[in-house]
Amino acid sequence: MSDQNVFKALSDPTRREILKKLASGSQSAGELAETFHISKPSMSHHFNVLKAAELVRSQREGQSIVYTLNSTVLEDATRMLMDIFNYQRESTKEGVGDET
Amino acid sequence: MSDQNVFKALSDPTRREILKKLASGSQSAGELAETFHISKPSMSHHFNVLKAAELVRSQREGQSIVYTLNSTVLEDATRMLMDIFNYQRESTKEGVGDET
DNA sequence: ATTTTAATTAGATATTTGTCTAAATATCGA
DNA sequence: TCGATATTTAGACAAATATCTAATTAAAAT
Repeated sequence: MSDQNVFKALSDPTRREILKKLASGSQSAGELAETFHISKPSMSHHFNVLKAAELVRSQREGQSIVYTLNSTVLEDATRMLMDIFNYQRESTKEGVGDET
Repeated sequence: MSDQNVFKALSDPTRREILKKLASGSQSAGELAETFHISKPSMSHHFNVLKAAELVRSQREGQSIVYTLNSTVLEDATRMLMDIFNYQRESTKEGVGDET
């Protein structure tokens, strides 16, 4: 949703790991849970945070629920961080806008 | 210090704003505090978090303490986020390295 | 229909976080 | 040295967060 949600979501190491796993292919909640040493409800909580931030999407596939990375939102967040230190380079120009 | 500290530090909107301000030039604690509607001790707390993450450095100048952006750490964090979604593009190759 | 498998929701709890006011520290200038 | 200015530390507190166990929902298989 908001930028704030995205950065909060990215601030947890478990969630960053989840995103990394999803970057190499979609996985079910159970598959993801297997590689972490925390309970499934806790994983579920992390999935909710990631969904709220729209960093992942979910779809049911039979008994499983499959999570997919939404790279766009992750790229946007990355760009926002880049924008912070780009201020310096851009400081010689007039505006700091984004008119391409 | 750790990556974790950096991402936690970046998860707060006030701290991201502080970094933005510092990107266009170093500023004293007081100057920074003026533009935010929170108390100076609260600002001080944010400075501590940013320092712990090594996102900023501080040096005393007379009565003031001047904060400076450490762009390197910010760039590293940005790269780490990029690495997450780069897994996909790089997945056809052997490694996920950064040999330009 | 019952049982099994997969995942979530509910509810509790300890920790962390962001904020505040009050007090302390440090520098400067008269 | 005294007073003013700049910032931090101390201590408190409410809200948010990460985790857990137990219970619930949903689909599949028998």
